Amino acid sequence: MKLAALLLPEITDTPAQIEAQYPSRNLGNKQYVTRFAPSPTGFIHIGGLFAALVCERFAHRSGGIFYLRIEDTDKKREVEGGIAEIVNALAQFGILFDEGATQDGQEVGAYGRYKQSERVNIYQTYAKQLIEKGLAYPCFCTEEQLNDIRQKQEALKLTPGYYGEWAAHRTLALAEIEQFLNDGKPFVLRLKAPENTDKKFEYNDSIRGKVEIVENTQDIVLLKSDGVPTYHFAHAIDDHLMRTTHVIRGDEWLSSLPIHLQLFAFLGFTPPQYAHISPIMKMDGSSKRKLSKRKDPEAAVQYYHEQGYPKQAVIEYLLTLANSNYEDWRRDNKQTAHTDFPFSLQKMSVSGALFDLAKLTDISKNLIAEMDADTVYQNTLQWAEQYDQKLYDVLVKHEAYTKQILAIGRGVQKPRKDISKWADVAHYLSYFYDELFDGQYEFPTHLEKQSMQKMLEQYSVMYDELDDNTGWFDKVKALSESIGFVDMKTYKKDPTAYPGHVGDVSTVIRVAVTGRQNTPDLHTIMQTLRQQKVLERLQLAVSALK
RNA sequence: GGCCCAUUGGUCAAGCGGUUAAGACACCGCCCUUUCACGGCGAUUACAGGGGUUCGAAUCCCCUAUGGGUCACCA
Repeated sequence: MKLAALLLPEITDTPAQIEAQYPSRNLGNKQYVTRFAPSPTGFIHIGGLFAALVCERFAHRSGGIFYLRIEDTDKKREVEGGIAEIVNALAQFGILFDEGATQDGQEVGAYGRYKQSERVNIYQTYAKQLIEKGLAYPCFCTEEQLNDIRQKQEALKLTPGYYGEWAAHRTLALAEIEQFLNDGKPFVLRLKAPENTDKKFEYNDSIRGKVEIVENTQDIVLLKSDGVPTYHFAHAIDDHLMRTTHVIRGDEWLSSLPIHLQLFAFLGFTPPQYAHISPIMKMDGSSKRKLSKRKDPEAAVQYYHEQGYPKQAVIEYLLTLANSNYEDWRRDNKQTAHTDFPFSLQKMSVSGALFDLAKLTDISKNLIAEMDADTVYQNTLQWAEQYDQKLYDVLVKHEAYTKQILAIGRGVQKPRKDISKWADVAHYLSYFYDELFDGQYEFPTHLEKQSMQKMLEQYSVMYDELDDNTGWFDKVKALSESIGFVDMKTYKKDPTAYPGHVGDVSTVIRVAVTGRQNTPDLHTIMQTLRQQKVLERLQLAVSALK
């Protein structure tokens, strides 16, 4: 009693008073409360987005609450404007919070404050109670003393840490403590953990199923020397008061689960249900490792924004990682919003999945293929405004023309899938504008330059934009025949008998006009380009072949 | 190193004691096609290894190997 007053003299509230401010939520027992609890660094990792998505889906599927809590108990991690960045980034992906911190620095909801730095009084109130109960004590050990203890433990091959008989200040007499305090020595508040138990127990994790854990014996720090709580302590108090029903977080937390369960027990709280998500991995050489924010640009959510992946594509991909039956569901429910998917924690994988850019690309291509020209135009415009000024200028200048181009092969039963991200569009469109056409040609290597030249020269004389599709192709065929090239079927029967096939001729024309071997329908492209431009391009290519 | 977790094709993964071991992406081949795509069809490829338990094991148990995580006054 005296010790508690000595250590935390400013605390006058009682836990009971605080409890009264955080009543049970008015929700059914099948409506869940989850939270996303980042540090305000402003940086969102793809794993963070994944976790946020899982939490959000889980809560909202149940008709529950999803809130944002800012874990800013470490000032070193704070970045100016970080909270706004986090809120904005998630909002772009359609992940919206029901309560918590908001981007303008305000907060909504009745269970605040939602920034831990503004809750120090609350943590200390519970800390004081733990001291009174003899479950917490001050530790004045310096960093050197702590290192010293660790070294001795290592020499003896013992588990390192502050616990049991190694916890030097665990048994300090009141007078000694008073002396330290009078000397102005800083202290941390430590938990008085049980000693020497090797009690094991089973915990049923919502994702991983049964896990075996050992009771915590470490006298972990509850309050740092500046009076601010550590993650563990703040977590127990906040998730209790804010009535979180499910704590869904990365599996790097699995090993501190014993501490958290113990804290809930010591504080007399009912613990939430835990679910630990396996990390998203990346191939590094021949081994897997967790995506790293330092080494891997694709770890940052910002990367997908810069590359111009549609947000929905990223969400769809993440959902397939989360619940592997999502893909099947999506196939059967093409028009339905992803929020209608019956998301399940149990279906989440227990081993870390490799991030598969090829799969994301596929999902994204399919998504974009279904959009109409106008939508593609608008999205690209928005993206280019921020990331590709040159493209932006062109898009603005040639709006109608661009939409005409984007409409090629779009809106039909089997649309093309050329674009996987907005950053692809510049390349996709480039040959339609002189400003962007780069004059690089991918001519086939198996044909003589001279013969290609000849083809193009002959074709220049024949081409007429008034030809319809059939007329256009008849000319290509006529040209082929005149130089001994045959139709595809004939050619395939005996490839050695002919110099080439009609496809070769089309390819040469295609490359001359567009620079590339792979483009949408050539006839439509040439009509879009108009006669004069086509002839110009053919001329240009002939010169390039010389 | 201690503790915890994981391990089905190149990748994501179904599977929860009896299956010809799904499906998707990627790759390859064929077909369709006036070219490029799209699409269709098909092929290759997997239960980490070893012991048990069982009539029967990818599924349960043990050991080994490999990978991951964690051991702060960071979250």
